[in-house]
Amino acid sequence: MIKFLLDYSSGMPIYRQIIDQIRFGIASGQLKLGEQLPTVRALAVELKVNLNTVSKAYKELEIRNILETQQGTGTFISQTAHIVPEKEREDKLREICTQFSSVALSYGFQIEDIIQTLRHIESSKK
Amino acid sequence: MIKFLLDYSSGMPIYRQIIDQIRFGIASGQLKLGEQLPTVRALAVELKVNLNTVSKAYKELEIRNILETQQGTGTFISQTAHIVPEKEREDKLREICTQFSSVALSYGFQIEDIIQTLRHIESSKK
DNA sequence: ACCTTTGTCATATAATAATAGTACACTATT
DNA sequence: AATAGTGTACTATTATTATATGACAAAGGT
Repeated sequence: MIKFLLDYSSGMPIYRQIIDQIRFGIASGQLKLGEQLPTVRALAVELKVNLNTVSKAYKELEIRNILETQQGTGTFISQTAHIVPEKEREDKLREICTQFSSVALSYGFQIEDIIQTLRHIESSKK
Repeated sequence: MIKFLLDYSSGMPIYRQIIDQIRFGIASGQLKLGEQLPTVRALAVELKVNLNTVSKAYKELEIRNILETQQGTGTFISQTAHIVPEKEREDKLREICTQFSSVALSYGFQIEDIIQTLRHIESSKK
C-alpha cells in the first residue's frame, strides 16, 4: 500500500497531488497493476480532506484509464495502466529538485551539506 | 536579466511560480543583489498575465524583505536579502531536507537519482 | 431480505486565483 | 510645470479548489 503525502503549502491542488502520487506510484512499482486503492472515504480521513477531493482525483484517473472503479467494491489500478513516460519522470524529478534547491541555497546551505543531510535522513530510516 | 518561464498546466498558481523563480534566480546567482527587476507592467505583458498577478508576487517578496520597492522607480533585489541566523541553520537544513526527502521518495525516486539531479542542477549554474 | 460498504451525484458555501478596468501617488526627466 | 513611467489601491467578475451535507446506486456479505 502506498503512503500518500500532501504538501499543503506547495500551491499544488490536493487532488492533483493525489493524482501525481498514484501515477508515479505505479511508475515506480509502489503500486501494482490490479491493486486496490484506499476507498475514497478512507483516504479522505487519512489525508484529512473532503471525500469529494479524493473522489475528484480518482474520477480523473478513471477517465484516463489509469484506474478502474467498481461501484460498491472499490477502486483499482487498471490492468492496462500505462507507464509514466520516462521523460515525464525526469522532468518531475528535476522540477522538485530545482524548487528544493532554490529554497536550500537561499538559506546559504552548500550542496555537499545538503546531500550529506539527505543521506543521513535516508540511512536513519532503516 | 532573468528569463521567466511559466507552466500554466502545473496547477501551481502563477504568482507562486514567479516568486519561486525570483528566489531561485537569487540563489543561483542569475539575479544580483540590488538588481532591478522588470516592472510589473513589463513582466505582466511578457508573461501574458494580469498586472495584479505580478504585483501580488512582488508584494509578497517585499514583505519577506527579498525585494525592495521604490514607488515611481521600480522593484529591486534587496541588498540585505535573506540571511538566516546561524543558530537556526542546522535545524532548518534538517527540516527542509526531511520534507523534501518525503516528497521525493513518495514519487518513487531513489536517493542516488535525487542526489545526482541536485548535483546536476548545481553544476549547471556555471 | 437486510445491511454495510463501496462509488456517485447534487447542492450549497467559502476561500483562493486570475482577470479587467480604473484611478491615484510617487519619481525622474524634459 | 508637464509628462511618462513607476508601484499601489480598489472594485468587480469569473473560474477553480475545497469543504459540508445529504441522498442515491451498486456490490457483496450476513
